[in-house]
Amino acid sequence: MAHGHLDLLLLAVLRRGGPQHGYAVIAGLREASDGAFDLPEGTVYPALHKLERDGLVQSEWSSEDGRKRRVYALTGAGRTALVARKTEWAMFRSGVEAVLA
Amino acid sequence: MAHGHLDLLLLAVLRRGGPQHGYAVIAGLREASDGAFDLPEGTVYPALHKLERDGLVQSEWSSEDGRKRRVYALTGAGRTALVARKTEWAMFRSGVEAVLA
DNA sequence: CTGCCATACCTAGATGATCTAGGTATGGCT
DNA sequence: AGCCATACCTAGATCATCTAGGTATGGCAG
Repeated sequence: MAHGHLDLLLLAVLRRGGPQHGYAVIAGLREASDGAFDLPEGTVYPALHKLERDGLVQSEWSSEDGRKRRVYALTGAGRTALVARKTEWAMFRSGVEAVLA
Repeated sequence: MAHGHLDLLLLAVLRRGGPQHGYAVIAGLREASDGAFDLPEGTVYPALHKLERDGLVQSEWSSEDGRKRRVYALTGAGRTALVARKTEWAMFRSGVEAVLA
């Protein structure tokens, strides 16, 4: 579904919406993309974990409302990576468009 | 490198350039994309075989110039599939753009 | 006050696409 | 005669993503 651009999408959603928990990331992605990206939790949670291992996001358990949630936030490296992924996306996109033209 | 859109790209190159052999498909893709997609043979040949299994392309051995080449051509189903993949690409692309905006 | 649904998190293993890393054969040029 | 570019191929590795489960809890309907 996200075809190799999942990291880009997750980082972008965190940028748009600020720090938020995984379930909200899923909902945010679905809404921002007008339903185009309705990803299963089994896709998103492991991807967030990997972003954290790579230092692009940071997480913290929060208990506001009494509900336990893990809130993710972009790190500096994450912001930098987002810019890089956007550039890669632009090149990918224009490559495809050129072939289709 | 082609991130799940390889079929689209191969079908599009065959559409652009007409029937051609695998090595030419690789070169055509590289040139049409301005170097963005320089795919290894080990990626493209199996992908062409799969397109043929799926009935989207048809191949024939040709021996013009004395050189043995397998020439691939789009089938009717291939043309139809190309239209569908283009639509999927457009949705994918606008989904990503919407999230990035 | 109880049962159920939405929320919220998680992981193991399957799947599938693509790449790596080999291999073969031949035509044309030096 | 030897070498390089062309031209084809496949087995197995790798990696991203999905499937298919699992747990726990807050809030609402009945």
